[in-house]
Amino acid sequence: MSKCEQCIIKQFNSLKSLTKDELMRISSCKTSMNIKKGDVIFDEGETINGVYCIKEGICKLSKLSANGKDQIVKIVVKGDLLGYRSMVSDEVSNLQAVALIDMKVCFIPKNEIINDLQTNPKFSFDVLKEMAHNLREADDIIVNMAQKSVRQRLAETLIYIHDSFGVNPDKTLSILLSREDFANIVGTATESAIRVLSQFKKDGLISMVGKKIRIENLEGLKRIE
Amino acid sequence: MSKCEQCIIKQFNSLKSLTKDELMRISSCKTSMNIKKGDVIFDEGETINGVYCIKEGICKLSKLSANGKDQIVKIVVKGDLLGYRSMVSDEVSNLQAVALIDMKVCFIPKNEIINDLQTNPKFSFDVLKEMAHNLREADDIIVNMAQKSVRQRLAETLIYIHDSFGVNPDKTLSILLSREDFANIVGTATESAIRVLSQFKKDGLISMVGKKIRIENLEGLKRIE
DNA sequence: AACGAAATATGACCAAAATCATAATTCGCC
DNA sequence: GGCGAATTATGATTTTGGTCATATTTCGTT
Repeated sequence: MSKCEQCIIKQFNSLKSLTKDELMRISSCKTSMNIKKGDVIFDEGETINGVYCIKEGICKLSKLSANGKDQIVKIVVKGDLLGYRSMVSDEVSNLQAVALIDMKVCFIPKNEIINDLQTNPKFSFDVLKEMAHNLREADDIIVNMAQKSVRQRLAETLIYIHDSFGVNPDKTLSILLSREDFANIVGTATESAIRVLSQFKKDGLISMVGKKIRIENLEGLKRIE
Repeated sequence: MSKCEQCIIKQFNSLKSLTKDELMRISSCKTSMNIKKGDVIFDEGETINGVYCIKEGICKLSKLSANGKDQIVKIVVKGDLLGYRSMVSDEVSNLQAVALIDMKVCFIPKNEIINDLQTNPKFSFDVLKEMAHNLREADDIIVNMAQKSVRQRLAETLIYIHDSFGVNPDKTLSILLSREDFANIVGTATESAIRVLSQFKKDGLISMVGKKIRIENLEGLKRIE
């Protein structure tokens, strides 16, 4: 079992603001777990009794809508904290988390960390900052959903993934998503997402390397109206 | 100038978690202001150097989209705190706030309150809870925008206003919005909002008392597919 | 290698909503 | 009370995107 106080992953999230003592205590009660691609980490309606620190891998946060479709509201990657809202709220989760690739995560029980949240102002301020940032992102998504076309939303999704999560050595997007995932991010039918991506390919904006997508013309994607 | 420590409005927001001493200090540096209907409280891109506590009135938070339309992301009412994200983030505002009716607000400078956020864990935990709640709401809005029809979103908006902000003695919705505001909440063209509301009226789901809307058949609105 | 299931692709058609145009109504203001 | 501007209303038309049907391809499993 690795030690939190020596783990470099925490540099990417609010846990960096914990003291060495706090980290050692957390380290002693955390659970490391491996999660397979496709596994449900937690489900809508479930009580989440702690926070997941993502050491490796990527997962999607989605919400089932009345018509039976999943809407992906966020992609969470290595370094991020998952389920941190459960620390503050006693409500059950409104989201489902599913691994997009194999993951390694550490689970920190709520009981252990909630105390730190209430006694370490630096830590709680950091969490506050993180939430404020997420709220701002959510505002942007709402506006995009409401006012932009499927083409635009899909182009922006590609750009977002490119800019936020980077590319592989062959320049393909580091995050591999199915057409259905793309559809569930932009909030459209799977067929529509397929059609738009095909068009982007025809237009030379993107290319496919196996199942992976490579952006060929970033500026062109940005100009999509 | 009224005193924060005696003000009952704070019961409705996180300020209730401040100590009497903290409240007295804040009271001495706050500014009371009257805001007229239609006034811009703050604009997108502005630095907000504090928090507004709403004593009276209602305002909308919106974001301008690329196509020139405003998207309303939240309605903020008496008792709420406005601009509290500025306490945690040094970024400029991503939203515009415009009064929907005349308002009375107290402005608390960021400098004065940020210290309390970092030293009073009860207060910061309260703010965290508030943000977590707002994030959950934002998730719901994203899913609605992505997956529901204009008819459904408009019906749900009416229900939301009814349930969250209440009704006048004559049973009309306490919040009076223009057709354009409705359009900007559900993310549609003004004409579409007008059409759908007209249809709701024809179907006996709502009625108009002057410019005010009265819900005649709440269950019917809930059944809109 | 062969099979079946899942993912991707494409066409045809339809429904929802945007856009454009034009009235009708309301409201502030002189 | 009347004028002009803003708001609300409604019709005609077009565009976007959803749905349904059906291939085609990919991939894991035996």
